[in-house]
Parts: sequence; structure tokens; C-alpha cells
Amino acid sequence: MTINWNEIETKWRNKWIESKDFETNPNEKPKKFITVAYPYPNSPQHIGHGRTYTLADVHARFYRMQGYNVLFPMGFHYTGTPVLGMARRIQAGEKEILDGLRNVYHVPEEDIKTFVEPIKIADYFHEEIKSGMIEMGYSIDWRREFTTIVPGYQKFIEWQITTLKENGKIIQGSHPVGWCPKDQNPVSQHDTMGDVEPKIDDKNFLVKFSFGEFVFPVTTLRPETIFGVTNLWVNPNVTYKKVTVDNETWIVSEECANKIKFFEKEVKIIGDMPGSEIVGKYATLYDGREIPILPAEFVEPGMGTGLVMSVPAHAPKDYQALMDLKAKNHELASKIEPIPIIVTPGYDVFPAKQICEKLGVANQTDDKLEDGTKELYLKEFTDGKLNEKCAQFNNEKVQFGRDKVRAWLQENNHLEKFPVLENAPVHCRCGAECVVKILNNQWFLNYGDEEWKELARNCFDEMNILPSNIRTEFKEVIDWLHERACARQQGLGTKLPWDKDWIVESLSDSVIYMAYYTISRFVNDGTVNPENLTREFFDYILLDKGDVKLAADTSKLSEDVINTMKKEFQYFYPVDSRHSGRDLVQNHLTFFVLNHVAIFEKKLWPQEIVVNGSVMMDGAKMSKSMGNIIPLRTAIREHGADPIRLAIISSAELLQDADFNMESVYGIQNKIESLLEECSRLKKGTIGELQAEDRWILSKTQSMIVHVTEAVEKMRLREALQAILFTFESDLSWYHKRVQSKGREDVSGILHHINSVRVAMLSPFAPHVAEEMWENLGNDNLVSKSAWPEFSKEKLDSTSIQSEELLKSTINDIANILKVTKITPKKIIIYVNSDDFKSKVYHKILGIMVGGQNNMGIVMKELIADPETAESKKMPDYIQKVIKDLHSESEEIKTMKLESDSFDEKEFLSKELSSIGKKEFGVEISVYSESDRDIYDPKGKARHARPFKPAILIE
RNA sequence: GCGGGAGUCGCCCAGCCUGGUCAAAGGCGUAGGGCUUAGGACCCUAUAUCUUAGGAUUUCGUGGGUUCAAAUCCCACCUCCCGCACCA
Repeated sequence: MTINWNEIETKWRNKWIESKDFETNPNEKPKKFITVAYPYPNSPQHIGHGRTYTLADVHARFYRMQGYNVLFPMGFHYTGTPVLGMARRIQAGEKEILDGLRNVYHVPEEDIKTFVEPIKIADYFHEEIKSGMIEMGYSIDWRREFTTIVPGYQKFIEWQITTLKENGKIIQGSHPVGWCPKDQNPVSQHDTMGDVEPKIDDKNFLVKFSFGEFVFPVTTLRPETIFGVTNLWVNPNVTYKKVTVDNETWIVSEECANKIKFFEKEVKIIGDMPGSEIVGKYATLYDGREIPILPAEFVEPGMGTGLVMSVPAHAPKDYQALMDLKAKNHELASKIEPIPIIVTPGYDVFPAKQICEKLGVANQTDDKLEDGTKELYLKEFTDGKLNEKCAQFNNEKVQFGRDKVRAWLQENNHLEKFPVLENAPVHCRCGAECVVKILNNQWFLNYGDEEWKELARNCFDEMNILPSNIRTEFKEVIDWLHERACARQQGLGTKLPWDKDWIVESLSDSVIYMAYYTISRFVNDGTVNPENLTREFFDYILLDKGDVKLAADTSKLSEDVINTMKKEFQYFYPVDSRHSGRDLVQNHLTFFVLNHVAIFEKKLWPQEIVVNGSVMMDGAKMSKSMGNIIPLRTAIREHGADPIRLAIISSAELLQDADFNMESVYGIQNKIESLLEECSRLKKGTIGELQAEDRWILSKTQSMIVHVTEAVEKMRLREALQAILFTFESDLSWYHKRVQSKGREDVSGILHHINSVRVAMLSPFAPHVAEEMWENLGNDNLVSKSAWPEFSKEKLDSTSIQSEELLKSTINDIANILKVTKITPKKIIIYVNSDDFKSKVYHKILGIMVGGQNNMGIVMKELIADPETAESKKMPDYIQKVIKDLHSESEEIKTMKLESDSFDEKEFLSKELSSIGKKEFGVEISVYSESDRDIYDPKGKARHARPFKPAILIE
């Protein structure tokens, strides 16, 4: 049978919509509030996005079947800048992006025309993504949907950010950003040519030397080398500028002057100073020491300030430049000797000299200097120690000393930050070269605050985190986190209420919004006019602060409505499970916790976080440039939603990256097809008297229920699915074998029961086709509304599991012997144990082993200590073998054997073995007990029989 | 540099937290058989090595250690991947 997936899926989707199953309001049942990070709509979603939502949907559907009132809502995150950049590029007619929209995303031409407006882009993909979610069968309550730029949400964010500020969580400061001087805008990856992220290196510093009334600023990554400075380098061919910077006059290159204009400084160029005029003079160091200024061609005016300080003992370039001058008998240079200040194991006193000689550097323009410099800088940083020339920093490791030296110089106004673009040049899409701008008065969330961190740690400690091994990562993130800018100057979003030049940054307006799902329903149905929502309203509903009258008056609502809304919030909150991709661990998920603890009281803190890995395509990372992105809706059309859901879930456990490939989809499709076929064959029937194999398979079904339920609870969905579809299959095929060999035809009632259980458990994973199967099984309700199969101890017949295991292992042993000996059997004889003493010893050993003891010596001692089994010291061989038998059985089986009644092996085997044995081996099998009088035992095998391990003779 | 992971029987990937059910699940591939007009799909069997009695041997990155017992716990080493922010 070939399934028409789209037809089945549409059929059931419509039924769900009709019955409004997923529209959730408070009721008397216990609730679960499941949320997923909402999408940013600047492209259609692909299979990778589908993973997080699918896992959450399975979770939601599972809880629903377990009898919870589950709220699973969705919103759309419009806040941010990427669509702005897209719109600009589309307006400029950039081929690359237009081709992508047309050929990869198949956006209709008339829609593309509207995309010059950023919101139209978001609107388009919003609808696209939403349609995909519906087609995937996500059980979302769409009545609560919103975007982050609707008035109600904006009122909510204003309230959130104001509350944070009043709680002292927001501070002001300055911050460097990548900046386009032409557009007068910050630039991010989306705004640059080639989509490069402008990387800012703020470990770069500027050390100030004096030169008469002027300041000579010099940039360095290694402030500690100030102690080893012997001279400055200046390019004699460059004309430097005199520049007033606040109250000082600096000598810097023109390029540098243009950079510092973007720092928080008053900058004005007032004149020239040719490099040639500076060369040969002296500058003054922080400690009053005079050092000569020497010419060097390697000094580039575009780098740093265009002036360089020379540390010839530790910088290969400086050393070589000095040598070059000395070779020319330069007068000032000839007097200079390197000053070593760092001791590093593996290097001698003058490491720079050592490296230049090792690499055979010819002169200061030699390319080998770059490698040498890199090597030495790293070694000195990780292994080096400052020496006695470094005053109070003597004996400090460079790793730690550097920061101390920097702080000390900074205090004494000898040093300033000089952030640079690490990956310069970066070009804005407009063509201009980007610079670093220091933004004044930036607003920060003070995530560095220790008290705040401590609260978050408390929350994490009490929270369930799946998978649990990601907990340490959260701990690290909390430790490492510091102030984070929470406002931007451009993009869509909500304005800061107290400073309208700024917009609340997108990662800061998406941290507690789950609370808004309980409000959006009332906004969407018109009960509430969002424009009227006030602080008092939110305070009352979300924080239980103030009184209902004030909240009602200020927001022009009735007290009844207000109290209904408050009850709804209090019913659904806290969030019971937050699903997200692992890329959000370091930011969103941690901020989510931080903001909750900063705003809400403890009982409203999140209960659980579930983190999943990403999706790979045929083993490779998905990327637009590689062209291996499959839009989700395309995949649904081609393969069906359920196969995609199953393929995503079955390809990897939670945190592992899932590999999506077509083979796995086809495999799943076939598996499901045969299951569906079987379901349509089976009819509800009466279950007659149970035979041994019936009791066994029903017991196995119970075990499966336990196993699957546990796995889903821990979000080990792959394991659960595997159990439902595959592992159980091998039990079923054994059952079929047994039934066939007995020639039974009355088992369809049992199979119907078993498959009902399987289909119900499959339903959260593959909801559409499970409904179809459920219907085929003859049910007239929806499986998504039916109850999750429940384990019942009474249905678990441990004796039947044991006896069936005995049968299987006996068959297995016979097959094994036949395989090894390659004989064709004419007759098979089985001898079961009937020796009471052996049984007694067996049980005694079983008890000892279940108690945790497995050592032969200890077991023997215990046996001898008991007068009933003391005789066993005469049969160490038997003891050893029994221990070994038991070793190869699961704890579960061992416990069962211990707890349940023993059964008559002979009776069972002689009754059950012949039919299956005849089918498997084609000969009669006779069963004797060791003590039978009429025993046929020509080879004396019978005495080898042990409990659960009969002896076998094949002729 | 700071931090987080990973290395399993041809490939992908479970198992490790909680040691014995582990020669190690499942999928793919491969080989043989069945079914089929053929192909596909499906089903069965095999797939470390040795073995004429249900067994033995060597295996889970490398080298040590703990233990009656190690893929699993501890130590060291090797190799590989990912994140480092104002960006969704």
C-alpha cells in the first residue's frame, strides 16, 4: 500500500481544527504550559527549525493524552535588524538576495515587490512559517498568536523593561560597536559586504608618551612591555597630524585621527607634522625616561596611531628593525640595547633575537617575522613571567600581570582603550569602510551582578534540565556573563520608555514573553484594547501587586475581566517546559532564567528547559550557500509531515545533531505503511482463553508501555519511537511464529489490542497517520484525545515471560548446536532438571546475586554456611555454571524469577516445544525429565541439565 | 586564551550518568534465500575471529589504574568539533 500522506494529513488536520482540540482555557484539570522559542521571520523555516517545534509538539501531545490541560502557543519575533538590511538590499536590486528569494524560497514576484518595506518581509515569512507549522500538525492554540510589534506586546515590553530598571537591573555606560560612517548606523553581519561580522578587539590599548607639549599615543596588545621600551618608531615618509583630543594635543597619523573621531572624544585636526621632523628627537616615558625616536619603514600609518613603541628584547620586528639601523651605523641606534623583561622557559634572555636567528630573518620586511611574532607572543603570554625590571609586577605571570599593568597605567592616565576592528577592512553594503564607534549612554542589563547571578543559580538548581548533562554549561554561562547592551538605535521593536532614542534589543524583549500568551487571547478576541494597558494592569495581573480597582480604572476594563485574566495567568504560569535549540543556551535560555528571577516571585520561575541539537543534511551542515536547505513546506509536500517528524526524531537523541537523509525518510514511510495496512486488517474481536504465548506477548506489551512512557518523560524520544516501531517488532515476530506453528487463527483480537496500544503511543510522534490507523482499528473517537496507555501490574505475567524465555533460549541453543555441528537432526531430545537439590541451590544463588553479590567465592561461602545447601561444595562446577547462566540474564528477569512461583519446566516444554520445534527444525522433539524412569539417554546428557538450562541431545 | 563537547564492530548511530542483561541495540550497506513477468517494496538468514555440542578468543581513540568483573569508574596522553556576545 502506498500512502497518500497529504490526503490523510489534510483530513485529520481539518478534524482537529473543527473540534478546536488545541484551544486551551483554564479548567479544573492539572495544566502543562509548553513553549518553544518563537521564530524570527526572515526566511521560510527549514527542516532544522522543524526539529525544536516537533519535539515540543510531541511533548505537548504526550501530556495531553496523559490527561493534562496543555497550553502550547506560538508567536513571531519581529524585533531586530535583519529584515532592515534585507529590505535595503532588495531596494538596491542586489542579485544575490533576489535570486535566493526567487529560486530557493520561491517567493512570488508580486510579494518580492513589496519587500522594500521591512515589515512586509516579516509578514510574508510569518504566514509562510505559520502555514508550515499547521501542516506539520503542531497542536498550537493559534488564538493566542501575536507578533512582537503589536501594541499589546509593546505595552508588555515597556512594563517589563521599566520593572527591570526599577529593580536596579539596568545600568548605563559606553560600548564599542561596528559603525558605518556614511549611513551613520551600527553595522552587524547582515549589513556588510560578504556578510562578515565586524569583530571588535577591545583588548587593544593606547599608551601615551609625551613629546614636549604633545602626546604621542602608541597602540599595543601587550601593555606590560612598557617596561622594556627602548625607543619609538616613526615612518619618516608619513606626514602626521596635530590633533586636539579633549584637552590634549596628540600627534597621530591622519588615518588614526579619523578613527578617534568616533570615540567619545572631542577631536579636531589643527596642523601637520612630517615624520622626518620627529625622527631623531626624544620622547618621554611614563617614568620620565627619555627614549629616542627612530625611523622605520614597516610602520604603517593605517595601523593604530601610526606610531610604534619598540621592545626589541621581545618583539622580533622591533629587534630586526634595530639591527637594520645598526647595520647602517645609525648613531642613536647603535647606543640602544634591548631590555629583557619577560622570562619564558625554552627561550634565552633575548627571545626576539633568538627567534630572528632561528628563522633566518633577513631584514625588517621579511614575511617570516609575522610567524615569529605570533609564536613568541603566545608563548610569553601562556608561560612567561615578568622580571625585576617590572617594578611591583616582578614575578607575576604574564597572563595575570598584563591586566594589572593595564589597570595601573590606566589609573595614571598613561593608557586608554583603543578598540579596533579585528577583521578590518570590513565594508558596509553602501561601500564605506566600517569603523569602531563608541556609543555613549548605552543601556545595559547588569548580568554581571553577583546577587542576580545567585538567584539564577538557585533557579537552575531547582529546575529540570533535559538532557541533564547540559546543566554544567548553564552554570558556566552564568559565571561568565556580564553587562549586556539591551538597547539598539535601529530595527523593529519597542522604544525604551524613558529614552525614546533607543529600541529594546531583540534578545531582551524575548525573555519573559511567555506570560503574554495568557493575555494575548483577550487582546485578540477584542475583550481588551491594547492601547489602554497600563503598568498598574500588568503589576496586578502578573505580580499580584496593587489592587484590582486601580488596574481596572487605568486600563478601562471591568474588574471581572481583570480578575479572569489574572486567574488565567495564575493558572498557566509558570512555564512547565521551555524548548529550544542548543545555540540559544548561551544567550536566550540563560537570559530567560535571569529575567524571570529578576521580575517574578519564585513560584513563577520556569520548571524545565529542554535543549536539542541541530539538524544536518546528509552529514553536512545546512547552509544557504551549500544549497542543501530544504524548506519545510516543500519537504511536507514531497514526503508528508509524519515521515518528516519521525525521521527527525529517530535520527538522533536530544542533544546530538540529527542527520536528516532521504533513506531514513523512506525507511520510516515503509514501516508506517505496513503498520497502517495491518491496522486496517485487524478488527476488534473477543479475546478467548489465553495461551502461553498470548500471556507472554501481553506482558511484553505492558513492559513496552513502561519503557516508552519513561523514555518520553525524559524526552528520550528516539528511544521511545525505536521501542514502539522496531524493538517491539521482534517480540511480535516471535509471537507470530508461535501462533503459526500452532496453527491458531483466533489471535486477531489480541493483535488488535496490542496495535491499539502501539498506535496510541505513536500518536504524539506521527499524529495524522495515527488517527488514520486508529480509525481503521474501528475506533470512532480521535486518538489524540484518547488516553495514554497505562501500565497495569495485573496484566504482567512474570511466569509467562520466564517460560517463554526458556522456550526461546532452548530453541536458540538447538539452533546453535546445529550450526556448529552442521548435522541434520533426526531426533531431538530435551532433558530438564528435576533434581530438588539443584533447584534449591539455584534459587539460593539467585537470591545472593540479586542482592548484589556475584563473586564465586562469596557465593560458595554463603551456600556452605546454609545447612540446606552445604552439600554444594561437592559441585563447584555446577555452581560456576549457574553463576554464569545468571550473569547473562537481565536484572529484571532475575528479580522476576526470584519473586514469582516456579513452574514445571517439563510440562511447559513438552506442551509448547513440539509445535515450534517441528516448524523450526522439522523433527519431533521429545522432552524428558532427568528423573524419568523411561528416560532415553544413550549419551548420559541428562545429568547436565540445570534449572532454565535443559540438556540437549541431537541425533 | 576561556568554556563546552566528541572518538564504539564497513558507514551512521545507541549504550557510559547508575560497572555484570555487552561480541555490544537500531538503521544503512554487503551476501544468500523467499516473493515478483521484471524492477522496486516487503519478508527470512548471515555479517570480529576460531569452533563437529549450546563454546573459546581478541575488541569500544592510546597507555596506565581501581575491581571478582570495565565500552561504562579514575589518571595521563592523542585527535576532532562547537561557542565567545549586543547578533537572531
